[in-house]
Amino acid sequence: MLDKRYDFKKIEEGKVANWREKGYFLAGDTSKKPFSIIIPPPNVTGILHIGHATDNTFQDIICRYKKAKGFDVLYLPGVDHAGIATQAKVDAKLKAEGIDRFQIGREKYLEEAFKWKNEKSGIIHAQWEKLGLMLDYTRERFTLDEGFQDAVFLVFKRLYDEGLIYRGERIVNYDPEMKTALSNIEIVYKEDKGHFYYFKYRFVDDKNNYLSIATTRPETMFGDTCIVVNPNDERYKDVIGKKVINPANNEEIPIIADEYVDINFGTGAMKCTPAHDPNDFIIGKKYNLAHPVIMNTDGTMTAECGKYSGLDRFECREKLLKDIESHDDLIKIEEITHQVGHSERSDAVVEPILSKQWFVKMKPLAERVLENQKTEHKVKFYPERFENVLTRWLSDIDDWCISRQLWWGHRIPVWYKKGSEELVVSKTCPGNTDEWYQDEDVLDTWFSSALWPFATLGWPKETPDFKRYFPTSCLVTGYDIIFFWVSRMIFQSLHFTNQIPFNDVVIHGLVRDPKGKKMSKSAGNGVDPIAIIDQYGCDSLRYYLATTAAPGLDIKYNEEKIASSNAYLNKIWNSARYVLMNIPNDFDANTKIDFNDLNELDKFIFVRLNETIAKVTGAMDKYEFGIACSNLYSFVYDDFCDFYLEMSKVSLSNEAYNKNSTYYTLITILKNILLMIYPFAPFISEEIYLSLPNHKDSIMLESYPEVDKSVSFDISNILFVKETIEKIRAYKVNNELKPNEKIKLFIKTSKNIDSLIPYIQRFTFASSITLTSEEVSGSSIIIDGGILYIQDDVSKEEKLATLNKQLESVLKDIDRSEHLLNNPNFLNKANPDKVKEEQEKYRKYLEQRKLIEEKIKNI
RNA sequence: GGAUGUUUAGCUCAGCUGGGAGAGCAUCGCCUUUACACGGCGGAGGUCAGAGGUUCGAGCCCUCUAACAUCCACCA
Repeated sequence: MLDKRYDFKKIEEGKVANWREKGYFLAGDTSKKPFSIIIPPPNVTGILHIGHATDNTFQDIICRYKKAKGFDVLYLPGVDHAGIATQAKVDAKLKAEGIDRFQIGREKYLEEAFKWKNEKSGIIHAQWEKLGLMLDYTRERFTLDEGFQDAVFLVFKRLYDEGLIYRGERIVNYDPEMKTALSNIEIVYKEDKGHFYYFKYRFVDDKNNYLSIATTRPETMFGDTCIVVNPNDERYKDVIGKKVINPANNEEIPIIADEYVDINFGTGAMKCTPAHDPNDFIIGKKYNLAHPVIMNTDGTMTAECGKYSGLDRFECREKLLKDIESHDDLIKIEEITHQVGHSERSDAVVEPILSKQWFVKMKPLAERVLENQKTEHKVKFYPERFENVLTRWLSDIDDWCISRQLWWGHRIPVWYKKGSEELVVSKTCPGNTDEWYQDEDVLDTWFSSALWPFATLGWPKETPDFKRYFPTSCLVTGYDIIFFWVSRMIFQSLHFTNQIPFNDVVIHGLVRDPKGKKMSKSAGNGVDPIAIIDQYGCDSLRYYLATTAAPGLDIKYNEEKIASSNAYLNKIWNSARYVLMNIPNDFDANTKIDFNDLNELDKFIFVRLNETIAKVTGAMDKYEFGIACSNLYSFVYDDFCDFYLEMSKVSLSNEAYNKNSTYYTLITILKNILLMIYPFAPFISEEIYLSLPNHKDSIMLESYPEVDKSVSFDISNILFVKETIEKIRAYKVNNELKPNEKIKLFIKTSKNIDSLIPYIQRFTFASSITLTSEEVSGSSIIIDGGILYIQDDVSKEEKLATLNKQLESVLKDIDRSEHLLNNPNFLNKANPDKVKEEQEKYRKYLEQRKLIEEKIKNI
């Protein structure tokens, strides 16, 4: 027998381990249709946060649902080495121990990084288990494992051979703290306070006159190669071709004209620094200008900068400003706020620097995706609008910088011959190790993540798993990584497997703090999913996440709702207790009663169950978990607990009813509720399920409820009883009667409800109930299908007030109805069923009005 | 500058193809009743942001406006 209290701690303990050990999480039953979800691999940077919990909960709900629906479900786990993010953490850890990575060298450093990875993935495993995920651990993967090395190499090689990977000298954004290049999307623009510095660039032939040039980054002046003005700018027509003196280094630079310059911005004259600004670089190329690199990748100044060389960029700026000011070449300083690029990982201000990097040529790959999205084989997004986020980004995409000056990751498989331009793409040294050396850089971590859905299944080998589970069925992720990850998986998959990587993409929002702010470590407003589980239970957290997350919309974290999820589960727990307490030990659990032989009330709840199964299944198939849950919720609460269970107390205590019918119904309905709540709350479902008579070893071996088409029954008599009880209860409250006050009840109806009288009796506390075809004295309430007459001790005035209230309500209905029915357009154009329905209602309202008015007269 | 989303009860939010406004929490009244006080019964509380339009009918579709949020692109 179940405990009186729903104790989630006791229930959740050990269940996952048990399921896993019994092999319920294993995929591979080839007698069934395959269904696969590959987990988005969490970074091995630390512990899982509430966002992961959301992701994983959704996936697990889908997997458990599909498994119950008869699929061979593969839910494949894995973790991501997360190049720069992890390296930042490991660097910081070593730094705290007083170690610099360059001291210990690459090999030793990687040992440290792997140690870190093993530790973190251990924690992640424990968290997955706490979240109740049905992961098939026998197939776990890691983005740096051997198979991935093969996949990454093959992809690099093929793209290189096809000319889609190239090495080029371009302006890339550098993270001076991590000392590595970044791709465009790894830059986060933030509004920062800064300054606009105006300098005098004096004319060589007339040192008393000058051009006023503004910049936000004075330190880049060492890289100036010219001044650019717009050829149509009247102010500068005469100075084009002249030379000015760069106040930073006294070099003479020419003034040239190009339409790129905006006449209305700043002074209309712009300094051009080709090696340190993407737009300047383009101009530099156009006019074949020099492109001196004046800053190192660590943010210090190069030898180009004379006495400033070696200084940090910001130190250099301060010193340079003072020096220029002392020459009287500083005009003014304006305070401005502008968008400044920061590194997503280190938060350092990024620096555009010209350098040689490896790139993926994006146009052809992106084009293929865009074309494919126009076909019926496209990747389907839920909600659909996120497809536009993808396609807009792909339609206007720059080449992807894939080389990173890091150690943690896939080393670029390129070997250079010393003293020559020759290079070879190879896993191992192509010749004498004295002559060849490997590229020092590693690949962007997303380069390997992009292969995740197929490389995890064994690609490039044609493994049985790859053949069976690819393309995967569904990807669940947040909208924040559509660019980083989703898009890249799609183009790599189309290019290398000629298939989309997943059929459906389910996009959910981000979990925000109660004020709507993004959760982050620095703000300290994050919530730890494990702490929530410890307080409210995993089932409560899962149910909360599933019901709160409307597709694609952000979730504001709301602890109250987790508590109410817990209360709901407690309700189910107690309804189960009631069922189990009332089923006698000798009841044969194999009893199967034909629908037509059931008590009326039992038929009613089966009809409701059937409707609920249809609604819930429909919503589940569209990943609409909130809708599925709210339908189930109203069935559990309104139909089952509040109504059916209460009524069943009569069925079980009154000889007039078939008790076996009720036993059978109680058990069956409960079981169906468990099966539907199970994907959301697997622990409590399992616990209760195992208390049911005739259960299997686990609820995981059960099938999902199906709609039973043979169930057909007119429930109007039951609804009449329901309304009768509700109306009497309300009557008592409104007339200051105690709930259990005895009344004499007369019911005038043409319905045959003889067999349902005991139910009415018990819940209205009527001392007598009489079915009548005549009018009776006393207070009266008109309901759908009849009139209730109540004889009690309530005064005339109070009765009159009650009646007037009823009359008011009916008059309102009549008004609305007449308005509709007097409208010829409604009659002509509306759905005929609707019209008929309305006419029927109107007739009923008129009848009710007549009756109430008569009552009032009689009083 | 471009795009998207949000605006519904005091608070947090649902509302699927247009057909009498819903939940949780909070609140008010009654109730210890053998599943549950993590409860039951009943009530109060809404110009569905605003303005137009389409429609017999709009929270839902269209247009505009406002506020908030997010993403993309950003000029020295």
